[in-house]
Amino acid sequence: MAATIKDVAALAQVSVGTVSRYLNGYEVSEVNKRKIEEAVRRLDFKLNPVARSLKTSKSMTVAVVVPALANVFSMSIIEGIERHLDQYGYSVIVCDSQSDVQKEKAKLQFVKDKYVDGVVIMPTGSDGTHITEVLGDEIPAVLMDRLVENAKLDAVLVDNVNAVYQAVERLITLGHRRIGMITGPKHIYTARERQEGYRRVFVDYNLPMDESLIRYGDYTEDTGYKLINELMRLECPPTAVFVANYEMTIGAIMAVNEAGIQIPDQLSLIGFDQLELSKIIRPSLSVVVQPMAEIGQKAAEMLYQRMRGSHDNFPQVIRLKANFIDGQSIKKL
Amino acid sequence: MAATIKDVAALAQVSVGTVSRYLNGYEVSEVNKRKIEEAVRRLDFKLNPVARSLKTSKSMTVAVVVPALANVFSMSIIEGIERHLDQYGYSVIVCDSQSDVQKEKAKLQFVKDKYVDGVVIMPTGSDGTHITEVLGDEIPAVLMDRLVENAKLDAVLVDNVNAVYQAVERLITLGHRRIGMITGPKHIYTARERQEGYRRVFVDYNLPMDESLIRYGDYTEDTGYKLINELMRLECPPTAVFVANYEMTIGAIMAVNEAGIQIPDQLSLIGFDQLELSKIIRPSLSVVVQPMAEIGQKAAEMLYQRMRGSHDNFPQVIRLKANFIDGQSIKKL
DNA sequence: TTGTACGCGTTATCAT
DNA sequence: ATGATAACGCGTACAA
Repeated sequence: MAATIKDVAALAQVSVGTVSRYLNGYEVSEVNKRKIEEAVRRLDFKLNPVARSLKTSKSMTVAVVVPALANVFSMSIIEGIERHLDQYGYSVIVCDSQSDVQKEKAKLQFVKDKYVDGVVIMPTGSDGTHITEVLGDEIPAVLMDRLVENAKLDAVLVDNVNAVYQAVERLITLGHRRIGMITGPKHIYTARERQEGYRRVFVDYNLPMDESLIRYGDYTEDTGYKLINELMRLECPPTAVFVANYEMTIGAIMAVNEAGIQIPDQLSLIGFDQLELSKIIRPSLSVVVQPMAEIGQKAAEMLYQRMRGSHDNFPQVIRLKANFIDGQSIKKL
Repeated sequence: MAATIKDVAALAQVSVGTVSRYLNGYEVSEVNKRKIEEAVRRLDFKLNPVARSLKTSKSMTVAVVVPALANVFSMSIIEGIERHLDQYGYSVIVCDSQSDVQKEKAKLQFVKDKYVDGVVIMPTGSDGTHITEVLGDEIPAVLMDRLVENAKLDAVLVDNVNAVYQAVERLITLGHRRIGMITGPKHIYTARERQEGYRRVFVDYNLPMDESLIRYGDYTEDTGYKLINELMRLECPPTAVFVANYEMTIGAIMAVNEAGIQIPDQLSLIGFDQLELSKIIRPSLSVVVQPMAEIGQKAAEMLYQRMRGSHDNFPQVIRLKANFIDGQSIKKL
């Protein structure tokens, strides 16, 4: 149905080789160029990307693999990636690993078999063996948000340590000492980092740290809800709590509302991600916000360079700053 | 590098035809089957989907085009689509039309040129001429959320009329008469529908409708903020307001918080979308929630049928029910 | 610069 | 049931 390069050649009365060369930006005589252009126009000819892929082993497609699609973090990043790569003619295919390493590996294999030119991945586990195992080093990959062990890869991360540091330090300077933290699983990179930020404040201020105030959730709404209740039911509950991701922040707020705990009078609270929250909740919530669109944009840019063949200072790790937004959910003691 | 079907044939000592047939599920003698399986295993052979696409003119890829990626509505739908189509071996590429009809058309052309097998689209305008113009009828498309004029297409929609009806009716039965509505642009399908639901309640209850209480925003946070302020500054402000999309609901809540308006004592409020809201806001917000994942799932299912060649009752329009979740943000007068 | 011809990895047709 | 072989549409040596 659709016109092929042969039809163009026939109509333009030149060889397919000439047409192909013209199409790929090589030098062609002025007359032939004109004839080809005319033929292309008249036939409404479009290169068949599939046939081209078969020859070149390039698909002009990249894959993005995330633990979950339906959350603002993933989608903001994906939006950033799509927008950036769009200008280069790449399309992006999305993959949901559902926080399952096996599924993640399967998805990687799947997109590799589809000949994607690159992949950006937000790994679901702390080990990255399967990533290089599947992808090899023919097809470039960049990590985002989380670093993994056993895999040398480019990455764009957020400076979680200092983001959390800033937030907790604020609490300290306001006089808080019993500061609870609800963080993620120990095997998740960002969770470890966020916890380290917390710890470092206490070290730097030479204050004792009460391990019982640190609770490990699994980044879900449920555990946020559950763990803040645990903390508040302690004989000596914390005067402030820092919650280290968005979903758990939602859960914590629900629990606080239900229990009728007054913020910030009875408890100072700092949440994570999504500035929207700080705006619609009363009192406005203090939060640590990550530069999501920028993560996507940077990851796309790095991947693009790699796909173009650059090997400059590999592996490269970019760290983006997060911002602490001061709301009215924390109080001076 | 990677093993081809030829290598398998050679190692198994059969013809490529036999291998291909075996791979595609046709009958093959028991002995050959065994030999092929053995060879496949030893060579770690994988079918090359690009070569297959070249032959079959199918890419096992679908595109989803939305006005914006980074919002809960789009991503929930996309997640539903990805999850559903994953089982059939399809991958989904995402496109952001940035609420721009021109860009939407460009994206459609782009994915068509990439030989996607189908596209699901959440149209950004009320006209759909460009959709069929670009896609023709060779490549199936299904609309979601919004219907368009001048394009006969399958669609999966939400019953906005009755969803809004339910919400406004609730306000009526609680004694409200001056009910404000903040809705979307008149040219957007869902906005018109939601407005119709509002209107219908007044008709059915034989009550007079005050047009000045209907305000048209553009589905952004900003206009939600602005318009609710306009309403509340009326000489005779409404006793209740219904906000007809998520972003505007956020804006409205911000305005209400800033102005110190007591909910529900001074104003009853009903929002739209994302149940999360109703959970973390105090008092809990009454909202109309759309079945987002289901929209994606249904759209994917319809598209899949069409891609398989079914033409049953085309164009088919599915309407999903939205739910009204009662919170504590509305009061009996 | 241009044309020819082969190959990329499959599927499908046609004999056998 | 199986084997040989011609497509699918393009890129690219190679020769001219």
